[in-house]
Amino acid sequence: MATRKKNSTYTRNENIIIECDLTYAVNKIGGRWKILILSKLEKKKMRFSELKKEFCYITERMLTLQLRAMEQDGLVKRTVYAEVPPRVEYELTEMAAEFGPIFKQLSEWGGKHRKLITKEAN
Amino acid sequence: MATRKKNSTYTRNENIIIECDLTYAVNKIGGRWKILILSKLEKKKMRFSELKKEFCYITERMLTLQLRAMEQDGLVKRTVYAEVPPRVEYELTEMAAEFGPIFKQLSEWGGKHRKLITKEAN
DNA sequence: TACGGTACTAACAAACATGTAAGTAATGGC
DNA sequence: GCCATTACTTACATGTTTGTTAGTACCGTA
Repeated sequence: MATRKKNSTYTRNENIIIECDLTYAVNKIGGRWKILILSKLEKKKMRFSELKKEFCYITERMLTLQLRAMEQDGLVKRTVYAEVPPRVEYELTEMAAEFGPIFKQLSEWGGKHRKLITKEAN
Repeated sequence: MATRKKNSTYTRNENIIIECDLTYAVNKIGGRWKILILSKLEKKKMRFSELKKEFCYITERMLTLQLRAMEQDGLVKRTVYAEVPPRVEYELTEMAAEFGPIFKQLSEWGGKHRKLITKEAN
């Protein structure tokens, strides 16, 4: 996520992945916290501190890293207000907003099958 | 994928992820090669050797690992025929087949935005 | 008896992702 | 001057995933 590209096969394979539309898309949302953040921002624009409060189990470092990566990928827009103390707001780009219905279906899939498995376990 | 569960925060966070329907679903298809394999098996049942030929850049080890993980997760069904040399066939379960339309949409998203980005780069 | 084909497995190494802990800058309020 | 607040950054430690290489079992065929 931060530093990248060094060895050969690993990177070569990454390129293969990026050449496929499907895996390209999945890679964009592949970080541990990205989807959670995206689906939160779907509802409303949020400050860094709000996100921090919302996801109290994510460290600041991770929050920053994932937000930055998503900014780079054009999924979130970051707005800095020149105030002290600083204020920074994050919101989805249109590109990311298009994930909305997909997330919903994934969530439905998860809900359906998670319940089945939990039931089987009992 | 192979060995798991050791440290505390990492695992605790994993549990948080699994409690959310959305991230639960995404986690199931999160391995580097899982989606590619799934979308191939979507078309037809395949032998191990066929998959190996199809994905010549994936090592046997990785292919095995990802297939096994998906078998555990109920995404693929593995059938062993008691022959020599051995024959093993993999096919999607219903559960995995339900990903079909979602994959299609993800792929469309990827196609759309990958083109935009490529264009911008020129 | 050596060889080929299939579907693996084991031991090891490298790369990558995540988490921990502490520190920074700027400024308004006390 | 000292502290609090916000949004980070840095250095380090740990954990996980992926890739490399070699080896296994089985039996039919040459």
